[in-house]
Amino acid sequence: MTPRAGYHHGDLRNALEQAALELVAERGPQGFSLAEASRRAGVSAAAPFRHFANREALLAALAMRSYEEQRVRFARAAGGAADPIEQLARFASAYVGFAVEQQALFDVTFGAGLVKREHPGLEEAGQRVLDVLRAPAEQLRAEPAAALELIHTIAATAHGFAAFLREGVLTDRARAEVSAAAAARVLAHQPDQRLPS
Amino acid sequence: MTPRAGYHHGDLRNALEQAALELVAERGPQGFSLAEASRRAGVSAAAPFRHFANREALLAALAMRSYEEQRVRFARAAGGAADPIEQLARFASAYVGFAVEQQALFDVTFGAGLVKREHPGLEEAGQRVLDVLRAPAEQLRAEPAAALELIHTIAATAHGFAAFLREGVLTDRARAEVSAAAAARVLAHQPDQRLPS
DNA sequence: GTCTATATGTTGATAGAC
DNA sequence: GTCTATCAACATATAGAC
Repeated sequence: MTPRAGYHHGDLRNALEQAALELVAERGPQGFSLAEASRRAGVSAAAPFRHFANREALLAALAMRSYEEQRVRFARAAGGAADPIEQLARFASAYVGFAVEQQALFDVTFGAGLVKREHPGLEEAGQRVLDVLRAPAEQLRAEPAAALELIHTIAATAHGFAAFLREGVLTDRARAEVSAAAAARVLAHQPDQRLPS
Repeated sequence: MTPRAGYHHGDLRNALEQAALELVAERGPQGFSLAEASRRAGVSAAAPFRHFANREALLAALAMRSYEEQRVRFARAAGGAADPIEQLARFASAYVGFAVEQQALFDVTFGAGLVKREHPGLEEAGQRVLDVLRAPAEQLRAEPAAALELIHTIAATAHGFAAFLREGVLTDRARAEVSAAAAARVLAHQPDQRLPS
């Protein structure tokens, strides 16, 4: 230990991301500050600027981590089922689970006020998460537009349940997971759903 | 006009809320500061503290406005239909419309990192918004638990579409409204939906 | 009762030394 | 790569003018 003054060991970038994540977990995305993260990593307040352009860039790096973690989780969850409807249901349940188990990552992604358009990689990474649903959706909907709408609808429902849990509108995680999965099944089952024009 | 130095006219509280709302509209919920809001209202940086305990309290006041506006809008939207399924569909569509037309109010409510538990009136006001769905939901589901689940599921879906629009995952407002309404119809129609245990 | 003047501590950020 | 300054802007708080 002995956090003596002086240079940081090796991977300050990583140490800063870790400290930032812990801060968000403790105080929420607004409670995070570069200064406090620096303090925890044992460096001066100016050190982070050699690794991140600004405060937002650090948050964006965490958001990238978040999307990657989501992609892996959701792919694993959906992969556990053969039936496409069940794959979508497991995605929805896993989405809610992610928001609860990885609060800090979820908050960074959706509650930190990040402007995704200004971080090119982020928008792309976000879309890649939804690609997990492409295969099952296209098995259930012949028309590409209908498949895309199904993806968006199920993701929106899962996101809503996750956000409501996070906001305190809902409090029972297990029930929210079950409801999200049930909604996904209902939405996926409906055949011949069409978009007006 | 002539924003001379000196006392503020009548309703500084209201003027501050208005300035804050414009700030949020221009820069997002993170870009709002008490100091800047004071500047726009033509008073010193300390003046707000006579009307609001702190920065969060001003945001909470805006969130209260938001919930009230939502309640009125959604009640009017649902009131336009007789069929309970159609009432729920119009709620979902109106929810998305609110997020687009009143971005600042929506952002304050869900993107400002407000801890609702610390503002007693807020949680209650938020629940009251969902009460608009109580009557139609209970027409469609005999069991109270099932009616409540239907309310939460449709609200979650609408919220997800709204959030996705706001985040840039989706870009077409009209399409999102149609999709949210369509999802509501599908979710509401399904009879005999049950909660496990 | 409403606001100003003023003060403190923290933050995001930059420039230049080592 | 990290440091030591240093800066302006901010949230918060108190005392007192009107």
